[in-house]
Amino acid sequence: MSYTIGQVAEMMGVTPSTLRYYDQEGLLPKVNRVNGIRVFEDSDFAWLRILNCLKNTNMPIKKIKEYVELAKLGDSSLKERYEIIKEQKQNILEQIEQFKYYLREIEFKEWYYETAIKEGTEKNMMEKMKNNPSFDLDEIPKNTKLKNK
Amino acid sequence: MSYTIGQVAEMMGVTPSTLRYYDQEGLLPKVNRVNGIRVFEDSDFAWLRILNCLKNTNMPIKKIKEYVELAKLGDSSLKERYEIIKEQKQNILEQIEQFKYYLREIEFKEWYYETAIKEGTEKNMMEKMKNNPSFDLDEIPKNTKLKNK
DNA sequence: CCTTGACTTAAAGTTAACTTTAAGTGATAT
DNA sequence: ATATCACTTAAAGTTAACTTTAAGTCAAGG
Repeated sequence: MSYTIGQVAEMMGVTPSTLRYYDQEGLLPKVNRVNGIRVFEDSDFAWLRILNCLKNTNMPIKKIKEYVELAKLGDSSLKERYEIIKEQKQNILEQIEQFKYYLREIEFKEWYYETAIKEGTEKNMMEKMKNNPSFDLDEIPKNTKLKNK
Repeated sequence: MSYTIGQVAEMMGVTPSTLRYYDQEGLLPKVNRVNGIRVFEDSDFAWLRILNCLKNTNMPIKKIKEYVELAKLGDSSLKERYEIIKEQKQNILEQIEQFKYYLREIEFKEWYYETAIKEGTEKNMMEKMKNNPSFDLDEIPKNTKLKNK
């Protein structure tokens, strides 16, 4: 089965322009053409899946390109590609942990507003907050946004 | 206790320029000045914490600003602020779920490389993959990057 | 035959979130 | 007293990741 750029874009939830941009940046190395028109095959979907995964977990386009270039080298780059994947796995794990932390923080704020709304005012919240077990004065967690070099 | 912009920047893991930029964008509404110099007080830290939380969970600066403007209105905006917090909580939950999904995907790729490296080649991986229980041909999950309007 | 719609390119434009620069102020250390 | 920091502003510059535009090709339907 083969697909047009529009169909693939639809499947991935992006626009055809975005896919053309990825192609231009070298992220779609083995997509065929017929009369100049891109024709996506089922065999391209394994790569589209992993591309989607790397992109949606905040790997920059440039780093994804590095990965693509390594893949083009074949077996000799297996180890390097493995390292990139392990690094990205680590990034994902850290991002999940961060988000779980911020979830607790926002749930505290949710409680804050629920309580204030019941009262009709947030004037007395300073007092109330001391009785909430989530109220503590940790440091501000540092911004640890991943840079992927 | 009071702090300079440099100290606060250090605590938050950003540069002083970034904090000045936030101030310019109206994200630091009640920071005092002495001789034109910003003086952060302990009382500012509650807001710095929530700012940090919203920012690091991908709420755009503009949306954070909206939230700040609502907060300035006092009790009359409690409900609207509550809605923003609930919405952001939802975003965080969705982002965690997405990341968990991509974690499974990348762990599959990790297994792929471990196996290929043992073999010294990825030539036979198509065959091997069929025996891995994680190998399935779901749709490509759509990009559901949150826009926060 | 001609219109419609989906595809093509190269190049310019957009947006968010900073970051840098240039010029200046003011307290502290030598 | 002078050099060195850390602070200040306004404005210009940067970067990533698209997005839009303009001009064109091509196959299918009425």
